[in-house]
Amino acid sequence: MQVRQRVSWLEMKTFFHLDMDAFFVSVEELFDPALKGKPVVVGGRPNERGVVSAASYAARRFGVHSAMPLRTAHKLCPQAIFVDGHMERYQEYSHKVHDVLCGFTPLVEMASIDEAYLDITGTQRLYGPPLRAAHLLHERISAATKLNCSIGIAASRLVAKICSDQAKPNGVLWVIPGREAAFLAPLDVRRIPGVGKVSEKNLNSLGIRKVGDLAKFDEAFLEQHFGKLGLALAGKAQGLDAGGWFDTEIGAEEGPKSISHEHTFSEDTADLAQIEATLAKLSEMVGRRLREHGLSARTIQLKLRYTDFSTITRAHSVARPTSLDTELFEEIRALFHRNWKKGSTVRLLGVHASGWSEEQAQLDLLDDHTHERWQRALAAADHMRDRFGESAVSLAASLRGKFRERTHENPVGLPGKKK
DNA sequence: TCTGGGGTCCTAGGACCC
DNA sequence: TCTGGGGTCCTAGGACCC
Repeated sequence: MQVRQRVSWLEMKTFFHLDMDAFFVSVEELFDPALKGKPVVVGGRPNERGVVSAASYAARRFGVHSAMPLRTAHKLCPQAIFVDGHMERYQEYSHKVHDVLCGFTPLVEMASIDEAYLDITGTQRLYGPPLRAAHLLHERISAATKLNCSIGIAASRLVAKICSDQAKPNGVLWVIPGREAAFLAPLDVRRIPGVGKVSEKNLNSLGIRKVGDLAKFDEAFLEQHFGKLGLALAGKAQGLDAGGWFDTEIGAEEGPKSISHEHTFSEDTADLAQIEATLAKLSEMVGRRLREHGLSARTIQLKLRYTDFSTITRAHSVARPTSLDTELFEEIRALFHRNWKKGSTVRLLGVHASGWSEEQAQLDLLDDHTHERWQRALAAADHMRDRFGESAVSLAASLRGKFRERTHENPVGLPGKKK
């Protein structure tokens, strides 16, 4: 085996992590330039149940940040402008970003709606050194979207990711190969992807606060205390992708492993009609997405959250995988009635499907005339919804009508037709 | 301050099988 | 008659990410 003493960046793996700055807020500013520079909160009305999806930098100065309850954000910053999210807009701009990236290099992986990894190894002849390449890419993104982004550059995906975070807002940062550990050492362990509130606390209790502290402990010790997470942390403290999610090839895209929808009521309820209408609607939404992906699920899971926030999940695996609204609903309904503490007020309901069958719905459906007819009916319904919107067709319509008359409210709070 | 919604991955116990 | 061991599936819960 040959060991190279000196490896220049020309021969090293080079990754970009590109992250859009305050993405949702910035897109909203494009649609309403009057929002620019002001404290803006995306996620809903200040008195609604819900959390902040994104906050402008002006709002962040008041302590507002994403995942914070909207009511809290309102208290911290009463003058903030609260706007509803528009996922279609963000999706549209995410596609624009993706297009620019794909025109830049073929090895692109969107990690979420507003961030991506690029493998730019070997592009120096085309774009020059990494910093130049990054600035070129930054210009292209800016030209195509009028949005700001930040780019981290490193020899590992992990360090590139941490790097883009440090570069924000609207910056580019390169960690020179070999300097990873030195770059990471002064950062809080919380900056490591995969270390959240709980792990941070556990690490702190051992006196580990900075990545540099972490780097002093050996693998065996960390594994003993933190299991697989500890093993991963040992590598991450050195800036290595080795093992785990970061260790995958860029661009190896796979389908979803699960599909779910859930709904938090604007007011907790024990009304069976409302509960069942909601479960029906959620089942339909899940079924629809299963069919869009051509998938059938073996495992159906109910999520149930009570007023006191206690939450249970109850799953059942069926003999015959399904993507049919009616079958999903019947499973969910049964799970609900088997597990609901009768009379208890419910805060949230969720429907979750997973465990795809290899041999798709087709084989299962062919030997069953009823299923085939259902599938045709659902395909027609999906088509109607495409043309006329979600409210056009609904198996839950009869359940829902009753509730709607009484409360003038959409039972699942979907972005329905505004008056 | 009163806590969304859509995901992924990990842990852990029990059933079941060889 | 004092109790193996590994593999896999199912289920429940929880940490974490955006």
